[in-house]
Amino acid sequence: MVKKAATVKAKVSIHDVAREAGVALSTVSNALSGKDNVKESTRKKVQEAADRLGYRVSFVARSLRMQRTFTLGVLLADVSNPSSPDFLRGVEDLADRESCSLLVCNTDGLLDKQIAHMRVLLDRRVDGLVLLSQYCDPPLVRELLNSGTPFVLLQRRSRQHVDDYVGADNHEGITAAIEHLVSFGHKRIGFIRGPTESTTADERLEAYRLAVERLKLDDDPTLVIQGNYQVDGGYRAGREFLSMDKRPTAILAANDMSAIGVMNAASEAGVSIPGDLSLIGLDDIELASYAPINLTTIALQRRDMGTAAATLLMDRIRKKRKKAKQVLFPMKLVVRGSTGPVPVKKKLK
Amino acid sequence: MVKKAATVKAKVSIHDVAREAGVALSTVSNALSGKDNVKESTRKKVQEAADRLGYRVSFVARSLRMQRTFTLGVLLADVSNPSSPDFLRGVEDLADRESCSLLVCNTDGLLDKQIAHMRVLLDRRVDGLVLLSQYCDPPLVRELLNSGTPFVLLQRRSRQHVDDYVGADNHEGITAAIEHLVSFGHKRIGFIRGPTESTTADERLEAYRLAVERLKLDDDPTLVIQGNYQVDGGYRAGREFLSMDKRPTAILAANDMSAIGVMNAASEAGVSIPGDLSLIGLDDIELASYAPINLTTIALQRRDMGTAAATLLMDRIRKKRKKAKQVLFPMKLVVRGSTGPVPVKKKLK
DNA sequence: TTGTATGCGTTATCAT
DNA sequence: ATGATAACGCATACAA
Repeated sequence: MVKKAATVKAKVSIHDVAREAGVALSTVSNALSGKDNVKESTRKKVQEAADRLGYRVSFVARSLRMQRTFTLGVLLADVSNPSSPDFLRGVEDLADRESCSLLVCNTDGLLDKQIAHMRVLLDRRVDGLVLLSQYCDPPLVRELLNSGTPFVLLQRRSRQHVDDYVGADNHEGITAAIEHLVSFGHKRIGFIRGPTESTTADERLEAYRLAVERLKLDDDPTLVIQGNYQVDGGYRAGREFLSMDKRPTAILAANDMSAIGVMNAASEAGVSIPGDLSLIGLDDIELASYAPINLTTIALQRRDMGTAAATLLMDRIRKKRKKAKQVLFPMKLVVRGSTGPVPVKKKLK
Repeated sequence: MVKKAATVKAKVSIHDVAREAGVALSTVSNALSGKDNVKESTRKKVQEAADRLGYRVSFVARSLRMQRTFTLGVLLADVSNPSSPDFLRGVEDLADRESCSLLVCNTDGLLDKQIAHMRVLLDRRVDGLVLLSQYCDPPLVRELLNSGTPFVLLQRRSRQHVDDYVGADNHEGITAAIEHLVSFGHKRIGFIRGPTESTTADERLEAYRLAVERLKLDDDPTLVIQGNYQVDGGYRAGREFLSMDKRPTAILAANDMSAIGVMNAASEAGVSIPGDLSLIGLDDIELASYAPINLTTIALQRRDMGTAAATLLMDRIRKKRKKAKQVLFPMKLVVRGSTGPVPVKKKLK
């Protein structure tokens, strides 16, 4: 009596398939994994037996034997941060193509958490690690990174080492943004910088400074305010800027979230954008394009960057490359409605 | 000569530690995994040897042996969707506490992709599956779900089966929102529904209908327009509503993204919110609170829901419960600036 | 309290 | 082309 294909009963292993098909264990393995050293008729026989039994290979056993898990670990500060998921998707795009799965860990930007997660990932014998905007220089982190598991830095460059790295050309982006503002007549441009531990934030600030110097803009130290890449930091910075005696006519925020914070502050203060104040963000997260926000921003190709990072990583895993490689993505200014000419009226005060 | 703690050399296994410490293999295992059947002095000796060698347990081997991977699979349509990451974080919160890691898969809402990912997850022998707004009734999916691996549905209920499930009280939320609008004098309320395959969307629509009936509001079939939980769908629906002869004075969108779409449409049409049109979303994603958006919405406790789902799942994994359990979270109306009184002027036309 | 032996489910090596 | 066998690294039942 013919039975329907079994829907995975108990625990069926390769042994059972071998018995069912009347062949040797190794033949089953070869047949199922598409090796060419098995007769077509045998392969078919094995395949049928496997289906009949509802056999599914165990990645666990395979991983142990092959010393390869087909798993990548991704460390990020917080998936809830609107820019993170796009990077993640990019990584996944490639991982999928390479039959790898992703173990995702949030560190909340905490060093301890990152280290703990790194240990787990390493204990799980991931084939590689993607560090998305995370610590990469602290000694303990470095020690873990030196354990031999390939890794790649995404949006974060080491200050002391040369690693595989994917980032964006911050200089290019910031420069384009400032030139855009200058074309509107702005000369006094505030800058909200990112967290101090971030090399990316450093680069952006540096680019701002260079542009200010080159274009002979107001070079006033109070024009740079510390933010944290978050809305609240942008909000505080925005308030501070708006309360200044000689306040800037434009603000360049180190990322879109900070810019949103400025919007909140401006709205509260009754300052209109771009009427009274021009504003530029960086990231081009989706919400920047929504009509009520309509933020001029410097776009980052996050998904592509994620894919690029995963590509570098896979090369490493396959030992296709020995020396470190850096990939820099261009940044593109996306002009929307948050930038405009310098207000004509003289400011009060 | 004392050497510094080795930073993971070659491949050191439990064997090496045993040799180094001069004890048996099993003693190392017991000592390191904190069993109570090992003398304290021995444990210390073992621990030191392990540290000296830079030994780290292999989760792969352990998983094979224990038939437990301490890994949960999460299936979601798209992490880039602003509401997804919060659920994910909630799941992770609990997973962390339970020493589990998360394998995250995006399905893009495609059945084929979901099935492919489910297979991989099962082949990887995850301890459990979290289905976040995914297909759960198609025969192939059901077959996979029946394979014995515990699972939980998040924000998605089966139409045909009784499963572990965590959702929100859509009826309560929608009702509160409509009553809020009614208190402003609205009687003609448009509704943008979610995708047809979504049971959650069904519940929301049903709740809308019940409220319309109970409160004797305009009951006009054209007042319900199909959306897709995305901005573009909301935009199209918004345009349609705004072009109607007798257009609604308020719109209730099945989620925040759809509401944003309406905002885009309204902005384009020069319709002011809430002056000419009141708008309510659902989700309370972070951006709903930003000043330029300032959306009245029905809040979902996504992170807590994620944690609750993971909790149900872990119970299942530990076989602490046999019969299916449902958890319903309350929904809370968050009144912001997108709702107001019915416009006083007679509409043109 | 410690040690020995076995098996978890594969793939790879080597015969046949 | 196929089959037997040995790892892979660990946890556990049982023996000492």
